[in-house]
Amino acid sequence: MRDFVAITKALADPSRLRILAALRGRELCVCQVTELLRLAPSTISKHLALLQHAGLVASRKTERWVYYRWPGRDTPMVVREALDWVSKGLRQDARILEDRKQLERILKANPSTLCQRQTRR
Amino acid sequence: MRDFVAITKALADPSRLRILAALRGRELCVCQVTELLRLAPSTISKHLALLQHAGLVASRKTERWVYYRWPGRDTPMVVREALDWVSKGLRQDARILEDRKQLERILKANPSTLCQRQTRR
DNA sequence: TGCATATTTCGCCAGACGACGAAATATGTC
DNA sequence: GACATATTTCGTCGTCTGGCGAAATATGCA
Repeated sequence: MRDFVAITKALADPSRLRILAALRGRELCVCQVTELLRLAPSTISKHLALLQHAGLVASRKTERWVYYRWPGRDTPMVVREALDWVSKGLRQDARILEDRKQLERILKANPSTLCQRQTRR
Repeated sequence: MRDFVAITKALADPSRLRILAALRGRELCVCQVTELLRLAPSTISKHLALLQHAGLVASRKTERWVYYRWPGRDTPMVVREALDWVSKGLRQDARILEDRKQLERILKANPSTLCQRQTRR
């Protein structure tokens, strides 16, 4: 029960849903997610940690950046079904569609440029 | 997005998950749910109202009792998939299995007997 | 080593949430 | 109509949560 509730709690926030939707089919570093949601980096980091704790995302660290992604095939069925349900349920959502457009733009710039911009604020 | 978050928020609480699991395949009146979870009737009522607001349960009123159940076939796909995901994810959960046993006992008594017992507390 | 950058951790605040009991509402019975 | 019963609504309380900025922790580079 505890694990399952951790999952449902992780899903019960619009910012985290947007993050999960954005990570569908690709990995993003923290600064890219930050640029997308336009919240403080510390807030984004907290959301990502919570998602990871629930098993809904995985991460890898490369040089200065930490990339987050959907977990792989070895992850529990409940988690994969949760992710599928979420992405299906939000597929037509206005906000998620906007995010998708924004993402195209963000992915054209390289990560370090984005992060610099954030620090300068 | 708003509707979807209403669903995920409704799922993000162990009591409500237990209620949803208990309602799978049958309807229960408020006093039966109260007997199962052993929380104050007002608390149960609030949980049920929240679930209903999210579209995860439907209700009908008969005489003194209000019965809650899973919504019918005309309900949005997202909701039905949510319910299926939840009941599948909790199928083997220790707490839910205990609840199932308790329910058998509760269903043998008739509702009014249960409710009287609650009022006397 | 020392500085720049990316991310995380910490402490704080305002608002949301789950629990309760008391009071209000609705329905059935005498 | 008066009373009993089932449920909901309301007000309160302590705790949890999402946001922020500041400080701490990597990591890369001069």
